[in-house]
Amino acid sequence: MSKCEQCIVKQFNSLKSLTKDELVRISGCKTTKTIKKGEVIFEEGDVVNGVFCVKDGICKLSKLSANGKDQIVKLVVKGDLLGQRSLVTEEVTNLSAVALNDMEVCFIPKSEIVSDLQKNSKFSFDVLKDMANDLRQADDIIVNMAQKSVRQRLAETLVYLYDSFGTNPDKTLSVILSREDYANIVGTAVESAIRVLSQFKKQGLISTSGKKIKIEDLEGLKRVE
Amino acid sequence: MSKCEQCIVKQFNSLKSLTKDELVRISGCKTTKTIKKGEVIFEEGDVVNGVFCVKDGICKLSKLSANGKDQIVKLVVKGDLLGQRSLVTEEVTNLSAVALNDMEVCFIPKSEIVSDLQKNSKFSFDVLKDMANDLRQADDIIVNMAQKSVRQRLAETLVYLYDSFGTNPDKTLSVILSREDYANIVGTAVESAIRVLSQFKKQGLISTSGKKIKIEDLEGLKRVE
DNA sequence: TAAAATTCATGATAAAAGTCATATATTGTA
DNA sequence: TACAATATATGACTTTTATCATGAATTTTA
Repeated sequence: MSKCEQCIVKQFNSLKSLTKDELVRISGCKTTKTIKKGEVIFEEGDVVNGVFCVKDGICKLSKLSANGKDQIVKLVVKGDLLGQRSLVTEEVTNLSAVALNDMEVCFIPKSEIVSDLQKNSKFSFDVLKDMANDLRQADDIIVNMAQKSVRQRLAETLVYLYDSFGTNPDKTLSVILSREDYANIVGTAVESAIRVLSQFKKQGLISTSGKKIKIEDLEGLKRVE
Repeated sequence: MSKCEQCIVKQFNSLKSLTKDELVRISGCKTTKTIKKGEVIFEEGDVVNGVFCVKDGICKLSKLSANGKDQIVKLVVKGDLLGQRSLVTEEVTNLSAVALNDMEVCFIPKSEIVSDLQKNSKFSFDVLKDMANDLRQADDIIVNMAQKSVRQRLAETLVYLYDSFGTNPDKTLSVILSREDYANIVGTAVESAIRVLSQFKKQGLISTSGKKIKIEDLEGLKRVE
């Protein structure tokens, strides 16, 4: 099994602040898992007894609303720590995590890592920074949800996906989402998401082929009102 | 000047986890401020070089959206720490804080308290918990914004204000907000907020007299669809 | 206290988004 | 491959929410 000490993925998250010794110990108790596209990592109400270090792939964090729709609140990607909140709270999780493509993750049990949070202040400060950052992003999303149109939110989502995850060789977005996923990120009905994407196509802002979406006019998308 | 060691307000926030010695030191460098209703504590883009311990009063944390409307993302109340994020990030703040009634706060400079965050793991763990909690709440707000109607959001806001801040002797909500504040919490136009409040009045769910709002049927409000 | 300014309230109308129906395309699978 | 299941697409219509206009009530300020 690969060793945390040598894993480059940790450079992207708080685990980089653990000492060599701590990493060796963590490495000894972690479990590596392969998760298939569509598979549930954890569900709302589950006790998540540890944290997942995402070595590859992308998953969505979502919450079921009263009307039965899933709202995606964050995409968790390669390099991210998934389930950080479970380390500091005793509550069950308020979110579900579902893989958007095939993933490879390492699961580190809470019992092993929580002591490091107590002892290694550099580590806990890093986790704190991470969470502060998540919080800022969440605030931004709240404002967007409240004040922007579906068109704007969807345009911004496309730009975000383009900027954050880049494109395949054929210039299509490398993250492949269903129209329902788009609707659930933007917070709208599936039909509305589809309709807006169709508009974008007609305006030459994007082109699509099945689930593949190609950004044709990035600046145009940024200017959507 | 009053001393942090003896201040009961800290029981409600992470400062309770500081040691006696740390509190004495903090007490020596803190500044107590009185802030008038409507006064700005800090604004989006400001460098907030410390944290405010709210001894009395309530303020709103809001963010200006592109269309010029303020979106309120959180109410900060007696006992809360305001500006915790500034302790862990170097960035300017993304939110504005404005007093909703007369406030008394203590300002603790970042330089003095950040070392405690490094040394006192109980304290940093507490801040971490606090932020995890804020994050969970923010996720809930995102889902509400995305999936619920203005009616529902406004009803929930009233219930939240009632549950969290209670009522005056005359049974009116003790937090007094303008219709614009309600609109900015719910994320809607002022006229829409007013209209929905009028509906609630007609339905006997609330009664109003100026800015004072009295909950007449709490269960009814909770049932609003 | 009176005038000015702001906030609250409501109607009329427009725009945005949701819902339902249905058709087509795509994907998964026996 | 053919069939079933699922996802995408679009039209017709309804509901929700925003915008603009205007007047009344309340609050602020001189």
